[in-house]
Amino acid sequence: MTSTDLLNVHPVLFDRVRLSIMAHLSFAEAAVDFNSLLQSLELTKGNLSTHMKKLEDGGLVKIDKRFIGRKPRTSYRCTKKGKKEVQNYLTTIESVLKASA
Amino acid sequence: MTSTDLLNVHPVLFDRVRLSIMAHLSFAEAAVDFNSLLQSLELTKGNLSTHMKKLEDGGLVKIDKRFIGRKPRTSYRCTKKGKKEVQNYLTTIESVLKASA
DNA sequence: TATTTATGGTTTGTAATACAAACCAGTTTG
DNA sequence: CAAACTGGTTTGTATTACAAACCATAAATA
Repeated sequence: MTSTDLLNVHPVLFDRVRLSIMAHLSFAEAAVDFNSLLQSLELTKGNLSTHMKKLEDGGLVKIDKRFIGRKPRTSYRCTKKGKKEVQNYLTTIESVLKASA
Repeated sequence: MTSTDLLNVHPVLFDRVRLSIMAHLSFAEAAVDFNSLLQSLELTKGNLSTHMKKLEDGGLVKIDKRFIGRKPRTSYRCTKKGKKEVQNYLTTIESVLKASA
């Protein structure tokens, strides 16, 4: 069983909100912008902002800031590393929790 | 996809260490005692103690304190609720992370 | 038997973290 | 030109994970 396999899971994913974010981003074809995440997840702006920063710092997400017309817009894409870490999270959890007794 | 399904997962399970503990306990036939958990998981006693208290408070684990000869011994069993919550954790994660794009 | 050492944990202090509230720069509306 | 809206970031606070210190009793040693 060696539930210590869990140590290989990227620590930043061990949070409900961030896992939700990654679920959104990893399935999205295009980049997802700040405000639609905000709506989907029902967070405050400050909270979302800091979670995104953690994901960015961990290399799981890439930020893209630009102007649309005269207004700023921030959006995010899941990086390759991000997808890999999500997959790793899933398979590790499965192996740890499904191991035969 | 509704990654908000994650809100149905018992919050106490969203921690690496506690998930490891539950992985151990949910597969164990008999109760597992404090010190063997301590060894398997390589934690400090204080840390393990507080994690177990959280699991107990959440009803996922049942504590059993008794004397073996003249020495105290504390051991834990996974409750039915605990098993259910672990299963729920697993299936929820799977459905959220495997949802088709 | 007095003293140290081991056992089995709990309580306490601290650093990190999640979160909401306050804030800020610019833009549109009245 | 003032007021309100947009799109976020920074700041303060409560919670939490963790290790260290502690405590009570038991066994070993001198």
